[in-house]
Amino acid sequence: MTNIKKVSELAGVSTATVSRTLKNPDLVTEHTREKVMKAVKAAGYRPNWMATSVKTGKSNSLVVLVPNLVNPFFMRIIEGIEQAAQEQGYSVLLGDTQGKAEREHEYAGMVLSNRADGLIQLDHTFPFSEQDTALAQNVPMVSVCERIEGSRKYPYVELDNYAAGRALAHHLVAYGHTQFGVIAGQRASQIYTDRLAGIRSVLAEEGIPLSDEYVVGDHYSIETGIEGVQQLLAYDQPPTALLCLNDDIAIGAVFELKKQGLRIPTDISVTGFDNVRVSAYLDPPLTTVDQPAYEMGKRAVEVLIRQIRREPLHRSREIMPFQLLERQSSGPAPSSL
Amino acid sequence: MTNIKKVSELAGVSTATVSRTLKNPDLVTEHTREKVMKAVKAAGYRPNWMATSVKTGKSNSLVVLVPNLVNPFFMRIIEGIEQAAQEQGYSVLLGDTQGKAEREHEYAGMVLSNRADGLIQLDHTFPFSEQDTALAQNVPMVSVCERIEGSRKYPYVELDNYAAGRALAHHLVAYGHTQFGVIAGQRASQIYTDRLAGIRSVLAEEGIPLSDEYVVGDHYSIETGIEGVQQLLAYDQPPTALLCLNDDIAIGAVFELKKQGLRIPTDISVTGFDNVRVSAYLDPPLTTVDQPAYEMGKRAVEVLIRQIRREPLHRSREIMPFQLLERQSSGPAPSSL
DNA sequence: GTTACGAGTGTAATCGATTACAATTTGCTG
DNA sequence: CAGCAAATTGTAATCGATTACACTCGTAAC
Repeated sequence: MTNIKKVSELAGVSTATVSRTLKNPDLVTEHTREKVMKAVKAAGYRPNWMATSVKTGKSNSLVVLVPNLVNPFFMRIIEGIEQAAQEQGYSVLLGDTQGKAEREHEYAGMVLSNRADGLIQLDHTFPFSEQDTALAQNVPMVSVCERIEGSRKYPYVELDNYAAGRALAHHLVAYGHTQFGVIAGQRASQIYTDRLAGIRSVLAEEGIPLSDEYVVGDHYSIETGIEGVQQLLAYDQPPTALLCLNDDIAIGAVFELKKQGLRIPTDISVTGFDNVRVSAYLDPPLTTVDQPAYEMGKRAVEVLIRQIRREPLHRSREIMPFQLLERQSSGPAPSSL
Repeated sequence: MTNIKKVSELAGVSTATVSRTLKNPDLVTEHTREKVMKAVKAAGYRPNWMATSVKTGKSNSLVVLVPNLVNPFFMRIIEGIEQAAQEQGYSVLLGDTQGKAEREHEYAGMVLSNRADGLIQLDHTFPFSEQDTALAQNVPMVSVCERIEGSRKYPYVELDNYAAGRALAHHLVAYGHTQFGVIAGQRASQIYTDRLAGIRSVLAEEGIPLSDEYVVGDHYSIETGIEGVQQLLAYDQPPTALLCLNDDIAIGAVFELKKQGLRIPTDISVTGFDNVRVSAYLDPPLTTVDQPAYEMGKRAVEVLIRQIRREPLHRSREIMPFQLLERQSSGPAPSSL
């Protein structure tokens, strides 16, 4: 391994000068700079990242905690995170938690052992273990899409899920629907709470009931969509408008509805959340809410790096704009005759 | 920051003993071990990862180069990589290259600066820059799905794409198809070459022609599928069997075919490659080839870690089994009357 | 002509660990 | 009980960088 000493000998200067040439070129004469750079090239020298980190106390890495890698919506966020991180000279450590607390603890611990400078959480849990809680007090951390539950408040970047829920509900109410069903994901999350609250608020205003039996499902997956439809269609009064709390669920729902012989949107309207890539190419194309996922990832990195640098935050909540995409999976309520 | 010195003082021992207690407990008495562990707990001590890395010369990290994060097939591989890495005590640095050479160089450089111990390439290019080529000679590296082109041979984990191409072609030939079309992705890759060669070999055996105009597209995306269909349907003799070189392309193709009023599989059969999650829930469900993506990721890590440890490899190619999934997007050729 | 200053470079301390080597203690053998 | 080996612990060198401080030298100011 070529180290700074070898280069300094090759260039006939001290190690300090080599270090300065590379990190602070203004401090050395043009003459020596050339000498050093030539030696660097000749030796194929790269500063040892770890050594630099020990000395400076900064790892220039971020950990990202993701509950599920295969969800394309998360991936779009991570794409934004990766891009922004790279622009700022940070690299991204991937932590696939699979929703398990144990794994979250392990990955979160990376910040405590100086392996990473900060942490982006895509899930809604406080990722540190009991015993690490005290140590984690000053750890730079942001959450995207969700809010981190627990004592201390951390900044977050999210959508106005309440308003998005309202927008979809309004859209369906305007089409004359009066029988609603909801297929949900994990109930513990803020996303669930906010989206459903938005939906309920509109229905309440319109005097449309939504009893608890019409809110089914507890996982953001295609299978949940299928099972949810099976459950809802078994009712005497099946819904004519089906709000799925993400696109994956909607994909499953559409699949199962068609399998059971219903026509979309003639017999039943279906909507999603997130606008994943395929949703525009489904049959029929899915009415959904677009989230600026990529942008949210970038924003999260900005907020995190501010924290790492101990710079003040303008605000601790970043609410991103959404967009209602009216496609062909939703339409007028069937005439009830 | 609590460091090893503080802990050693707290426990009334030397730093060496603390280090030994944590890394090699057998070397210390049970009595001192308890003393030290108590101090570690009390101080909330975690060894500084970077410092350990400097000393040992191992970063215990791997870089993964991905051309595209949003492709769910890649993500499944990365999931496997992540899982296996974590089991072996390695962490994963994510390198989204977006297919750009410049970014590949940058991420590949991480191995040269001791930021990572090895490199997994999901793309087909040799990721180091001209000037780094010499230095990269001994860098542990594996490729998954593709083979790395260039001078030195690196081990790889891949599918038998040739056989998979043959399997799909056979399947369609058995249904009596004689007019074939292919929508492809990047032409430079081994995947393209092998899959197409497999397809061609079967057609040649059957005496079925496949002229170059019937092989269109150059990108693994939904849009390519749409454009490919537009191009192929414009011919006097449009194909009745459409082989898409991955599922994304197939999704676009199915969308556009239906838009143009064709029935699948009655009028035209469509097949994909990869078996991404949604492909089973399309309308109609997609006939495709399943790849054990997760398993391939795990295998790649094994091979890479062997290289890092300078252990001998049993073989430099790992060919994984595939499975032909016959679903409803393919069927008998329309009678040509 | 002396002083002061600043630019450029080198010396050596330092970051937080690991580990070779030395020192000490313990245990066992005859 | 002497003598030697093994077990346990401490001392200090080391990994590969960065950087505070000291030094040299040339130039400007008075």
